[in-house]
Amino acid sequence: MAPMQTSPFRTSDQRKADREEKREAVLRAAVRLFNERGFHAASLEDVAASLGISKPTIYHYLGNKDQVLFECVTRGVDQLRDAADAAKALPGTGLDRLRSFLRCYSEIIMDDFGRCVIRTADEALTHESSARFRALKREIDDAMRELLEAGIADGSIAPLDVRLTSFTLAGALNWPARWHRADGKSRPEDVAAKMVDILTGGLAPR
Amino acid sequence: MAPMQTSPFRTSDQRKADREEKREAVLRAAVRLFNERGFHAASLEDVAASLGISKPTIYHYLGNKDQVLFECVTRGVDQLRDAADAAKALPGTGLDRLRSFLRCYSEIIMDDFGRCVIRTADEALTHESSARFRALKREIDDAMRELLEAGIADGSIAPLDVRLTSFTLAGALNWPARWHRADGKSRPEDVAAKMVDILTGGLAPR
DNA sequence: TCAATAATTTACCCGTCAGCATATTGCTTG
DNA sequence: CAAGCAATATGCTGACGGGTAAATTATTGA
Repeated sequence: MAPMQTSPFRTSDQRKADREEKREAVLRAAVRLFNERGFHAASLEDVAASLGISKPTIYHYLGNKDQVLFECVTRGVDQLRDAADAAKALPGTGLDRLRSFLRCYSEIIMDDFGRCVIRTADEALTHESSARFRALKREIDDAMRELLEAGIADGSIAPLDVRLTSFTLAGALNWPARWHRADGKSRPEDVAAKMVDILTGGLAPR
Repeated sequence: MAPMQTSPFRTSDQRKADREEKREAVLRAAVRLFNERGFHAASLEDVAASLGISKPTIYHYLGNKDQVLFECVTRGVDQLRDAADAAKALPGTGLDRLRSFLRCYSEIIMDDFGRCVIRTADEALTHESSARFRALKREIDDAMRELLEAGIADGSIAPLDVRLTSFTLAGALNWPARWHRADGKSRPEDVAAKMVDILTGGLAPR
């Protein structure tokens, strides 16, 4: 049962929650610094300093630098996968579902963990992590291709080269990871919506 | 006057040409390794080893690592600027000129120096070089916007948000710097042509 | 109250790499 | 042929960052 009043003595699951919260804070601080300065330029000491703790504490919660980065990109890819699953379950034409996915995709890429997925070069990770990372990204690409193929099948999308179209769309939507600033004036939803309109509609006047 | 037969003794401008050739070889080796392993992972010693020379020779021809990288990206940006100038001088509608530029742009990005422009994060360079690099990239973006505006003015392109459209197109065409392999089966010209068709035409069936 | 365990720090080791100071070779020119 | 300069190599160093062991402090549970 819950204590009547807040006590300075934590129960065992409060302690577990505390630990999780700290772990989360470390991860958040890490991904912010990785994105801001680049993985190599951001030392674990910098990350620790940004939280007012010391380097070994990071090792305590997350392990070595490779594991920290891998967890960051995994978070990002998970968000993208969720978006793909949600889009697949939507009603409407294949094009409708694809557009919905692309908008979510783009917004995730402008967020901390999504940005990290794009800004992280494979070479930054160890051989094993890099292979797992590529596999995860491959899943997202497969989902994008599935959505494209569904649209082509129901006639809402032209019969394009699926592989290349997928790369083209992803490339365009990934780019904000490099130029978009969270503190800027353009809101992620607006950017996402406009980009998707440009990509699906083309440049020609109607 | 030119020597009657090839002699082991070089004239002074032969020597100058030799030097230029070596400088060029070093730069080429550097950009290849930077692209393959990433700037940080590629040490100057690796670059030297790939040519069978020693590290100080690189300093002799190109200066410190920052200068080497800056020269690589400058080469790439120069190619892009030339392509923009050439496209502007072409006949046809604004859309025609833009499409021509986009195809060239894309092919350059699949080449050594162009790839390096995209794969090089600003943080890799010193403060000064980074600022100059951003200025150079800004020129290319301006050229892209000019071409877009010309197309909008003559009615061959819909009245879109120029800034965002420019980013969208560039993002899509930059992405092959990350996935395209020079030794693969898809030829850069084909990839470029198809991507430009997708981008200008959109996804809808006609 | 005391032992056990978790959280966190301090201090250190080790490898790597950019950059340089110094040799050495060999071509070129007066 | 001598003097000098260009090209290249060897070897050093100083900084920095990842990673860890051991010491310290807080927290729980018996």
